[in-house]
Amino acid sequence: MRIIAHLDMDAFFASIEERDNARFAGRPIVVGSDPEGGKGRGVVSTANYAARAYGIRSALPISTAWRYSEAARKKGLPPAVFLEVNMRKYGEVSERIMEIVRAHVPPDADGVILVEQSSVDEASFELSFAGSYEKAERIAREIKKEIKEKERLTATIGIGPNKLIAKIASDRQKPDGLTVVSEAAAEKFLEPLSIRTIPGVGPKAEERFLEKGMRTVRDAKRLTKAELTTMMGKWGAELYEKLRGRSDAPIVLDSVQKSIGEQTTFDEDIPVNGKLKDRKLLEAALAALAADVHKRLRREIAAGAPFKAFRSIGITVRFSDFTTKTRSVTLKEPVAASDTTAQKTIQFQALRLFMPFMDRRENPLHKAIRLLGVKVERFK
DNA sequence: TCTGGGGTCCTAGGACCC
DNA sequence: TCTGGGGTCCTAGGACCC
Repeated sequence: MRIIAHLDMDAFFASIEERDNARFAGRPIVVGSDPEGGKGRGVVSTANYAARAYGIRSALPISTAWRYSEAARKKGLPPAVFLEVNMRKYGEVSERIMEIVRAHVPPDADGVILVEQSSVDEASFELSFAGSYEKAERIAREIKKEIKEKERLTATIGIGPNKLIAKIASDRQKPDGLTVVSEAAAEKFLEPLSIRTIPGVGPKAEERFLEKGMRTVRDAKRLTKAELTTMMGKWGAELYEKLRGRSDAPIVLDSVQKSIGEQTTFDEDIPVNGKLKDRKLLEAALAALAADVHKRLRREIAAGAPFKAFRSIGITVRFSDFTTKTRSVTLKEPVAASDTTAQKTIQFQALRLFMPFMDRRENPLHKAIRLLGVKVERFK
């Protein structure tokens, strides 16, 4: 019998900040980009539950979050505390939590501990060795307890016959929850849920189901495998199985990174008007991104990444109207990150790819630029 | 409401080769 | 004079996830 668990930390970034700043205890906390008094351009990364009561949630524009907080303040409620993302700290906490999980999962026949970290605050892992859902549930409770004791943070765990059900189950009762869905119960468990709860079904796919008058998994199950394939492409056949609670996706250990990139959104869009000052600003931003990407690449390699060179360089350009263009080039020969000229190569190619956007060729309307990005890929 | 930053995967068309 | 088929590589765009 296969038993899989999925762990999801509750309001992870916000909970860590709340834990580390006693003076914020009980306050609404919003971790994200700088709200700049309501003029900031970023989004909310994580809001704690007190902030969610104000309607503030992940991915909400930070300016909107600021307004919600102000509205609450005017009603005599405590305003939200806005904090910047401290990824280094969250990464360290994440590593300790993953170690707690790993300590509860014995190695398989090949000596491998089957824990798949899917993001900084989530992991799927094997509990088949437990032999029963009751035993699996006890192990999950121990993991939650240990995280609470050692890190003073709460986690929600879902248990099911595969990664799909475990993940969806972990989303049902939050925070500090534990949901078990047996293989026998899986199909009925999914039926009343929105089609959007299936990982991989996003806003666009949801829209296409809604056009057919289908909102729930139960509705979507009326489609044949062939109809789903016509609708979704290659993925349709897999979705057909998922709608029925079936998935044989294995637990995979950390996969090799395929690209490293950095992007930056300007505080104000940079005009493209031929003025030297703005041109210099854009070129400097690109050069800084190239340098940062190179630095990160070298750091990854130093930390043991299984590659040492890249072959492809790409840029992203987002205009004031949010339209986004990408350009990339693949070189004949890989460039070793340790080459003295590697950083210059990234910078030179990024600039070369960007040039046409500064004039009529790629930017006939001279739209102002909101964001620039640089990345390297095709590692060797 | 006005939209970050870090990624992965898939698709489609064109070039090129046999 | 009316133009195959398949495979691989590259580029651009888009959907999706946290």
